[in-house]
Amino acid sequence: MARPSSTPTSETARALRELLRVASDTRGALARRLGIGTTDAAAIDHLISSSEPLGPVELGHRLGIRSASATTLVDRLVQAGHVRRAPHPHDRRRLALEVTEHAYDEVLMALRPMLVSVDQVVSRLTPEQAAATTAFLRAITEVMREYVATAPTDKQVGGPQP
Amino acid sequence: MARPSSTPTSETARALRELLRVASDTRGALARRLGIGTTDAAAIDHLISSSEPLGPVELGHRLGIRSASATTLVDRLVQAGHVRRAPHPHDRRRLALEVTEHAYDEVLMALRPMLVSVDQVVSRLTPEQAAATTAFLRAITEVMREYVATAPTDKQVGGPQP
DNA sequence: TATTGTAGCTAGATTTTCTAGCTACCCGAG
DNA sequence: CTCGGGTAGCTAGAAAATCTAGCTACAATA
Repeated sequence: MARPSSTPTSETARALRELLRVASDTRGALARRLGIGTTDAAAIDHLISSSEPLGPVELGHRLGIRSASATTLVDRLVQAGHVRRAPHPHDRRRLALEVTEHAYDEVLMALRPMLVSVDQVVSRLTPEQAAATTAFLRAITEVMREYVATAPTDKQVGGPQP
Repeated sequence: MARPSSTPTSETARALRELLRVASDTRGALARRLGIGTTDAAAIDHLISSSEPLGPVELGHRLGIRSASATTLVDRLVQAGHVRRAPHPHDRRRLALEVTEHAYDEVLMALRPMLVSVDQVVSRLTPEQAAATTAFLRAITEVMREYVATAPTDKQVGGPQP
């Protein structure tokens, strides 16, 4: 994300902020490689990495878009052959969106050059360094998850008070 | 980005991929906190962290949008008071976009909760761990920078051949 | 000087998201 | 059981963002 050049606490924090800014750009890069929009790429990303099945509404919630937009988004993804609408096992209101195998392979192919390089960098770590780095990454992930979760759902920044 | 659940090379790589996926979501979270669109937030992010002055065209290039869209984007940012159009010192065709102090402070305020938490996590590292982690982050940043740079500029994924 | 390439802008079309409102469905209180 | 509140998903029409195409002004160079 943004790297405020003031408050330069430490080298590590600075390196991390730089990484986060570039990391945010990788989603757009993936989208361009797949030839789809950034929201669509983010959607597939969420669907692939989610532990629980997602429906259009919940997916839209995680993407920060409205229910109606999520329906259109899923329409797009289905028509492009990236996603299937499957019924939810317990709740007949819901859908369980599934990423097609073809789309999954496409994502993997588009990411491969980065994943290969990442593995090379990781392989150069000693076991001790790897352990410390993994713990660090997980802690930072938790921090950012919290940050994302506490962002306002709606565009109510300076909302008026009754 | 996406976390392919196959090819589980290492714990560290897995943690990193999880981080990258969440990191991509932070830009949207920042945008919602600022009450602007994701492209606008990405633009301000780039303007703040760029070492050299950017004009609309170059900014649009980094965001993966067209020159015309960049002009409209800058119009939006200027009207919202986030950005100023300043003349380029040497080239009279160009503009040097400047983030206003107010917008800069807004970004800093919106990011503060995350930055504080990040600093706390960083402060728990030993000097050796910090050094190794910093080197790791920089290497990964370079990998991702390369990935973003080599993404197709246009939407030419399966383009037909003459 | 004439030519070629680039930065920025405008007009109009296209794509994406939003607001508003609908039906079908789940679940807990009476 | 059934009634009412809440949720999931969809549709229609409006609003917003981006795109294509083409323009002028300027810079670099033959």
